[in-house]
Amino acid sequence: MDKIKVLVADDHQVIIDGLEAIISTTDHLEFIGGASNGKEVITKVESQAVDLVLMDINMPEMDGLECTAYLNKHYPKIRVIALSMHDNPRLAKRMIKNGAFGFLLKNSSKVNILKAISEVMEGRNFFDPMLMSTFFDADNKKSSSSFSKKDLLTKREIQIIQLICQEKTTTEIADELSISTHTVESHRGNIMLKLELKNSVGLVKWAIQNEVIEL
Amino acid sequence: MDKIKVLVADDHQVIIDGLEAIISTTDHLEFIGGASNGKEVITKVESQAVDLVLMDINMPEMDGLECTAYLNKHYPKIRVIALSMHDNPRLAKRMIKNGAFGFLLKNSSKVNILKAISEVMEGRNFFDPMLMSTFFDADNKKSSSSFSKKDLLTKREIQIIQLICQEKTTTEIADELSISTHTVESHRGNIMLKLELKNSVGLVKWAIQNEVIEL
DNA sequence: AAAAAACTAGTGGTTTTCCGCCAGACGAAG
DNA sequence: CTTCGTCTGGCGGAAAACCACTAGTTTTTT
Repeated sequence: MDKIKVLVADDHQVIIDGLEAIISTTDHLEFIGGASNGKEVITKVESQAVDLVLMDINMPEMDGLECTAYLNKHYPKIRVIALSMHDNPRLAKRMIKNGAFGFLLKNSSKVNILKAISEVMEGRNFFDPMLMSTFFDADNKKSSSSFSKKDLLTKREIQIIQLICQEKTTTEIADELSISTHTVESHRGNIMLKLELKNSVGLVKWAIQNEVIEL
Repeated sequence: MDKIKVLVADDHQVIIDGLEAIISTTDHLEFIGGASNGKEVITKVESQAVDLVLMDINMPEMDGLECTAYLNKHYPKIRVIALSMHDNPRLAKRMIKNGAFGFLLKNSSKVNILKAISEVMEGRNFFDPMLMSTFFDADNKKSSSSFSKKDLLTKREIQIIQLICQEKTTTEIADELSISTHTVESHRGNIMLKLELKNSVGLVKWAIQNEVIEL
């Protein structure tokens, strides 16, 4: 079995150096270069064989999201592991969606990094354990601790929100619930008031964030 | 360091037996009994010291969710790892919310189970790798289908969408971009046409799904 | 250089949302 | 029994969104 050819993309040279140290000192891995943004990554994979890219998300020129999507489309054999400073689950999801196979935090341990590489090269996913914790914690705090504005709403109001989020107009909603359009507007008004929202755009975003509707 | 006292709760004796085998043959672990439902778990923890419960979610009498919540309240020192047949993220979330520190699938490997126990006993979370995969996979397939309507849009249109999604009105957007409100409306119209949307509510949802905006 | 696409701006009109205010009916909780 | 919250219904008006159609300018592509 050949060595796994690894490319590191990050706009901070320190990170590249650090990962190079880890990769170079591991038998079955080969460090084949660094890139400071997405465009460079693409230039490099065009000129030489690459098996795996450790990809930072925040980069100038072309960011990790865009670059991963590009690689996934044009070089589907190249595996990507996302690197990030922040344990942001949403960002992780987006990277995965764009074709990344794993997600590592930058302060992750050497063993974790090597584990991630081997898992991903065998076609499995790998996610930083730290990420998984925050993944669950994330919506814990909203729902369990402190209070949510969701509690201020009545069942009927929640129902109205759901219908609004189905792109229905006041008339359609009134029809569906067999109530007057005035009533629906009245509810809508109270909702806006309680949630301190400006318009229905804000309402949709709130509804998604508070899991009143699913995307 | 004392052995970790483990209680297994599951309404299938086979599972209990299997886990007993794993626990008993591991040095630092001690199997102290099985329970076939939540009530039994509570009876057992009242009569003897328990460090950790491997808790099935689906049980008669009192299920894993309820029991975990109870333990978390009355015996906060007892760590709980949820056991489940199904890799259902929603269920996992609820268990975590109720106080479980980890989540294992029943077909998980011995190493995973032992890893989970040690991680959890050291105060960290542990989630079955399989679960994490399905967690992310969930909304994967939709977007991977090659072409997206996003390609139909121009940069300016994307920009307008982002501003709309920031709950800005046409006037505000026109102001910010130093163009006429008519132009903004014109763009908005084209967007609606291209994306076949009914109103801005649909636009926000589309924007989130297609990652034009972040929540 | 010509063609195509994108951005710009306008007119004119309809529909929908948003806002404030009011008020009766009903059930649950004090 | 009275109060509170919820659901209901209504009025009038302002603001914003939506729709269709036209058309000049700029940028990009061919």
